[in-house]
Amino acid sequence: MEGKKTVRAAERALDILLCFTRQPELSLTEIARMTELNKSTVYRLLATLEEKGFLARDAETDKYRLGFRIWELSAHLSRTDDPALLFLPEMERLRDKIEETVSLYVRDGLERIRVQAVESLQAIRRVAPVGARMPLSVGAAGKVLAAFAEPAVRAQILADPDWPENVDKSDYLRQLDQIRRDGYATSVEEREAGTSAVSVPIFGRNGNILAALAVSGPVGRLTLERMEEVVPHIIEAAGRMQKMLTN
Amino acid sequence: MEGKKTVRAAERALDILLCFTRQPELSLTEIARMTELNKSTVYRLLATLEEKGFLARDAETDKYRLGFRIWELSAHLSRTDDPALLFLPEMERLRDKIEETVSLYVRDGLERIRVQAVESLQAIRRVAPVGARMPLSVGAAGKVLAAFAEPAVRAQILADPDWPENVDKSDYLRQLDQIRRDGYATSVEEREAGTSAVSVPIFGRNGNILAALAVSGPVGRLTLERMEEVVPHIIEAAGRMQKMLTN
DNA sequence: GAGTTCAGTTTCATCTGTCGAAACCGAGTT
DNA sequence: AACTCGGTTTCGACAGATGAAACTGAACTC
Repeated sequence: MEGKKTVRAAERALDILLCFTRQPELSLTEIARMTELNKSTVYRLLATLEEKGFLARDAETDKYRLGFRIWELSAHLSRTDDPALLFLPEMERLRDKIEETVSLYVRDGLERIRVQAVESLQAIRRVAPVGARMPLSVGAAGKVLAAFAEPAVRAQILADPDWPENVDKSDYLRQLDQIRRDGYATSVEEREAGTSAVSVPIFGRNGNILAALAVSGPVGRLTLERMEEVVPHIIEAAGRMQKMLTN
Repeated sequence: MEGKKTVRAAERALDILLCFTRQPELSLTEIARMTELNKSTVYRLLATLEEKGFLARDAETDKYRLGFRIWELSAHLSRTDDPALLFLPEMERLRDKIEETVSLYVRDGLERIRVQAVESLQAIRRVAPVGARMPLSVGAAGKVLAAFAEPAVRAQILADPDWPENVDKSDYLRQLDQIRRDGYATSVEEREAGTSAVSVPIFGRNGNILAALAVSGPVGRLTLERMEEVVPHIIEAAGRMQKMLTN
């Protein structure tokens, strides 16, 4: 059931670009290893990608990073294609059902960033500024993003020199295993006192994780029992979002 | 002389992607025309790009749009590569020098979107929510984005059925000509009563416009004379930003 | 309903542009 | 000096990309 008529050279170039969803900086040889392509093949494709501005070389490390063309293109994702906006209605629906704040996170290197949020309408609510950066080491969404990341990334996360001392790594790994089995994560006053959260992954068409959807609120309201009730709803919402992406 | 060793097929695939910075939706034949490639070549490259998720077909029109992979990649632009963040320090510097609100816009189809902003610290100031969408027909930044857009886009802008009646097209075109000559645009109570603005373009390495940088404030403070003073500073800031992009 | 047009798709023979092995270079290390 | 390990270049062989042309199928005209 193979793919259609497709151009190998172009395919390989795109594969190289996709490597950068796993690590923000890569050298020629690293890419060659990851893609299992010959060094000279990668060399020429990198030259092409760089010339067109899709990749750029870091002045210091001489490694490659994503270039401004990616930004240029992403700025032209039409409104309905930008997941942060595309998902908005679905997130609002979930917020209205659960009556707690709903956020969407993506991993960026060894951190996560909140790319979209709709806040609960209740007087006491979790506020969630878009654009905020947080660690992967704590919080339901952080754990989801780590749990479903590629093994190489997971290794990197644990090797991070900034790993917080008060989080036990082996316990963390056990949690990630559990999260992979359950398909969702919870946190109670982990990252921030007084708030708890539930989170589930959103996958791309190749099974790689794209984002984490999270519901968060005050521990008083969002109790363990309440979270249990929330799980099916958030999973359902995530499923619908996933479908929107892949058409 | 010319570029290094580069892979033609990959180059062409990337060229096809770049077509979508000009129009959000394109059919096979349109792309073939724009890139001056053979239909069957484009056909195969499109199949490749679609298979990898870089393009997606619109269910209704059957035309191609940018796919979720672009979003995925853009989410992984490292902090220092995302111009909206990369430019922040420079925008703050400008804000501190001029003491008025500084915004960054990109064109999205026939609209513009504010992708970044730092507000003036004065009590009376222009507020500038990030993410807001505005027309290209009025406002300094709108005119800059239109003035330096590709001719095809400009034609589209003028052909827009939603073009506001109270803006005279031939006058608008004359203004755009002037803006191209001057290298900057101004507006006084155009889009919004009580506010005036100055704006300059930021170009990518191939000379195509990427964004518009704008300074805006209350007409009382940001008078015509004051705007004249501002011009060299905003041009200087834009120049520095441009350099950051292309390394 | 025969004829026309146009977008998208497939075929196929041609030949060129891509590929990988291997050599090369230059900077660090031992 | 010998070795290692990135990155770069060379070069001959051949897979694979290419474009002309043919085909399909829908939409439109007369």
